[in-house]
Amino acid sequence: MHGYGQFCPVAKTMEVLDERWTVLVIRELLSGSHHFNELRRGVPRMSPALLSKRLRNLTRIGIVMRLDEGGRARYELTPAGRELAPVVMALGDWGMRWMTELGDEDLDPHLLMWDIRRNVNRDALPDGRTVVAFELSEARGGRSNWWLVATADEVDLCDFDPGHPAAVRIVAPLRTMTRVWRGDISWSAAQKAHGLRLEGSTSARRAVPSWFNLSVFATVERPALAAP
Amino acid sequence: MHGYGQFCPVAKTMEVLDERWTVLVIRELLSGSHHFNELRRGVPRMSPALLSKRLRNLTRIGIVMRLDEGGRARYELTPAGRELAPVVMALGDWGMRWMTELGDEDLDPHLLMWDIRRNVNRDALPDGRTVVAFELSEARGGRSNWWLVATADEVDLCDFDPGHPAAVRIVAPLRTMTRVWRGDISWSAAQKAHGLRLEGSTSARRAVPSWFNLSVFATVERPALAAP
DNA sequence: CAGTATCCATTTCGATACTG
DNA sequence: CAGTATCGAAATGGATACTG
Repeated sequence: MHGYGQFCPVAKTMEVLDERWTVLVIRELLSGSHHFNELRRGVPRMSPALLSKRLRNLTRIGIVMRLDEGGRARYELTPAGRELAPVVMALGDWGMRWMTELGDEDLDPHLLMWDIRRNVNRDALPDGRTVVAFELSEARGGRSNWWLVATADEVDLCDFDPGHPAAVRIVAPLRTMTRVWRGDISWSAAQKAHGLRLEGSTSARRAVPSWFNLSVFATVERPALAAP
Repeated sequence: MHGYGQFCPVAKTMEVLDERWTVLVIRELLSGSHHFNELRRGVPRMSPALLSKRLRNLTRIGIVMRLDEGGRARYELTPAGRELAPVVMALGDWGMRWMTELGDEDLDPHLLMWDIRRNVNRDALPDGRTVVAFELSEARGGRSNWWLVATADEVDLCDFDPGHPAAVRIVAPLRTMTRVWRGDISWSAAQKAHGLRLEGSTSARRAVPSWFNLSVFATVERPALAAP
């Protein structure tokens, strides 16, 4: 039995949303992912079997539609699913205010880069192709390199050097880059006090903050700190 | 491992809220329940061991405070906990719009009466003591009787005849009474088409709808029905 | 009143490998 | 690309009884 046995609409909603991963899958769909392997990138720790099961369940409930796009599966939110946006926003707003401590296990360079990639502000980029290189270092000593290759048409994320010279190179602890993306600290604070370094021409370095839109939750107001 | 391994605030929030029953406990606290057995009445299908565990967990996380009120335990939401109200409201709003089908197992007369009791509109009641009797019949043939005894000071819910004569007697299928409470149907529609009957003086019968505030979600707009 | 204690059935999930 | 298949470990939580 998975129901709560209550007529309360909060309970009825939670019967659907309290299953592990479900809300994150919906978040991914709201963020514009539509294909199975695209969704997987947003929930990398979820097994494909479980993702498949959740998608089937959400489809049955009427939150997701599975479309056949010329032999390719495409997942879309139904109107009911799209109306979960305020729920997801409320959850995120609360999390920004009250779940501020990130453990090392919450930091994930691939997930971060995937988010950043989705939010490159193409209008602010120079014409032609722009490459931005990232070097992210983890607490455990790991280090990973990424390249965003932005053209007028699209933005590609690579984990290998694409060959073209980078306009800017961003070197930072993974935690710092994550906090910038979340809006916990500004680009300039990150440079002054959190080990972020920009390498490139002065004009390009200056333009970097405008090239990236931060997380939709970056502007959430944080609670006032308690008086000491 | 129960975390999602993501820095996303939605994920961080769901790490807390996706545990079974947790949101319903928070809903009860938001509704004004503060003591263990009071909370239990709002989540009757939850075992006391589990409620205890959830309360401890919520306390550890900083959503709930456990106060010692002269030897009696009292649970209060912290500021972070109170700020979950928008989340709970968003969940309920969505549920009213999209989770409209209630199974027989979602109907619970005790839970319903407990909700109704909490929302008696004392200002609208006649002076002195007012007794309202309910007779709720279930699909399975069960039937239960309840009495609300309202005075200036308090409202008591009894499952036995308190002796004083009832100003009004409300006889209805449990499903109908539940739907009225949820705002799915009006008092008058319930009488015309869903088997609800009011017994008592004309003036009292007419006054009944003003005596009860309905669920906070009763006014949520329902989605337009799809064209046939 | 406010919980604990115990115990086990069930579920759930993660890991891994595999397929049309 | 878009999933299924399989399997075992872990945890979850429901039922029931008990306690200071």
